[in-house]
Amino acid sequence: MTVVTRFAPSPTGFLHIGGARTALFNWLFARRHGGEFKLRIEDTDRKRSTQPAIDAIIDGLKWLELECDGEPVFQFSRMERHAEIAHAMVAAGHAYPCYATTEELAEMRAASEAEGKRFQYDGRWRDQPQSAAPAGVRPAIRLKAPETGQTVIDDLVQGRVTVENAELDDMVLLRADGTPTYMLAVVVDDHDMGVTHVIRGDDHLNNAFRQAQVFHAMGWDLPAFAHIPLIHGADGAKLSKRHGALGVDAYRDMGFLPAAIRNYLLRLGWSHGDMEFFTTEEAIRLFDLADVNRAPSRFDMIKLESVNSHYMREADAETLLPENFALVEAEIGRPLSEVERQRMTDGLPSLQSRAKTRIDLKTGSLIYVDGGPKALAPKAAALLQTAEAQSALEAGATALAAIGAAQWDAAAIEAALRDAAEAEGLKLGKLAQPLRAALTGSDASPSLFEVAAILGPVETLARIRKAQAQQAPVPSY
RNA sequence: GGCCCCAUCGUCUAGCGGUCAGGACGUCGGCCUCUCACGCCGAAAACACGGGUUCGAUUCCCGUUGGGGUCACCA
Repeated sequence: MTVVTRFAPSPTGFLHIGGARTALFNWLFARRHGGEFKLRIEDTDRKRSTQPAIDAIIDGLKWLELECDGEPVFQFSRMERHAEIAHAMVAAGHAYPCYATTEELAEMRAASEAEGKRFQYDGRWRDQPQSAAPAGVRPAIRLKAPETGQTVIDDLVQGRVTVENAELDDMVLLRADGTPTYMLAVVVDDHDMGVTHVIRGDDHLNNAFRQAQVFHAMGWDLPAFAHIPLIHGADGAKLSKRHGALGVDAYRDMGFLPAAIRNYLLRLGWSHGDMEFFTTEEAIRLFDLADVNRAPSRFDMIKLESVNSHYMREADAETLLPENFALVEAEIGRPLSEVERQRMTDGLPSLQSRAKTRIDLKTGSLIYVDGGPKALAPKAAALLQTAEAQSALEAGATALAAIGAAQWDAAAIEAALRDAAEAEGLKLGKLAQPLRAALTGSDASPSLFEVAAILGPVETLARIRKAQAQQAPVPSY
């Protein structure tokens, strides 16, 4: 039997981080077993389902590189099939029409609340003959659930979970308007799609019992269930927007890499010994539901950043550069010249090891734009404001100007600057920091020698002269 | 509140009866060093509590406490 998993979000919002992890686990499990990973859009709630949400889910999965097998199934389009099953269940005596009015239901709810118990339908139409049906009222169809005994789920993550059938009431399968409820639709779709493993958030664990009853009533094979713990916010409460339960598009915009997000999500609630980093191949080979933790875990943005910076360092130029050019161009509001692109390409290794995110990389790349960063960072401005700094700039400029254009490289620049520092009786840092401020507009950057080498003699000298012109020395006392 | 689930450093976790309770992120020192990162070295930091079972419990059982989930003609 081939493994079939599915990711079944309702399109009422973006693809958030928890959903992304659920999708990842489903995808990994399917790939691990050479099976299929399907997407089902649960859009039966017409009021809340939107096309933008559907797009966000599909785009999000695509960005995360979790490709689905086959076309997505839209649950709403299968409404007739769901209704057909509901009626078959009535015919088989596993379900029955219920004519209880909204008012009666409200009374039942009030009554159970008064007793301090949860709401349970009292089954008043369960054994009524057809003749008792009031004229002109369309009934809802309810499951004739077992009243005694227990329903058991052997969950792949949670273990054996048992609930007394007396705890479960006769739930609605088909609404009075003929539309299916989620409980019915899920079961019918999972069965029809051949889903073998239902891997989802454990907020659905309670639903699994009710769904199992429908499977049993229909005589269908029960899929295996794996209810994975939810992701919580830093404060331990259910993850909300406030905590970073943003759409995956937001993480993309913050400059995170899909591989990093996948790796972070994989290690949230799952582990394989002490391993922290997994290639996609390793993740597929090693993923096992038995290693999924049963406790909820907290979302930690700092750790995500750390994982991302690891992937930033590992990434090759091909995955980093094109998008980086686009980000820089958006920042400066014009296309990059070939020279500028070449500088950023040459400077990439040093830049990427300093970047936690693509945004950091973009910001760092600005030193290679003609003229350098627009504004001088406060600390850099301070570095330039002393008379010593001005003489250091002058000494540096003189030393650099003496290097022939043909000999202009990092090694020659380093040698010239070290010599100049020695001649001036300065520690290299005293000479380098003002120069760094002049060249990069910052007190922190990749190697000064490398930056100057990449910038070339003309741009390098121009930036130093500009810094000299702009910074009137402040007298020191 | 009923039902269900969960419980190791601040966080993510390893552990599957006998360990100096390991790793990662973060934090704090230090090294490297033209700055910042990287890298390296080191430090502080956890078995929620109470009963059992056992020669021996972080590990098995029960309870307490705490946390979470769920209780619709929403999904």
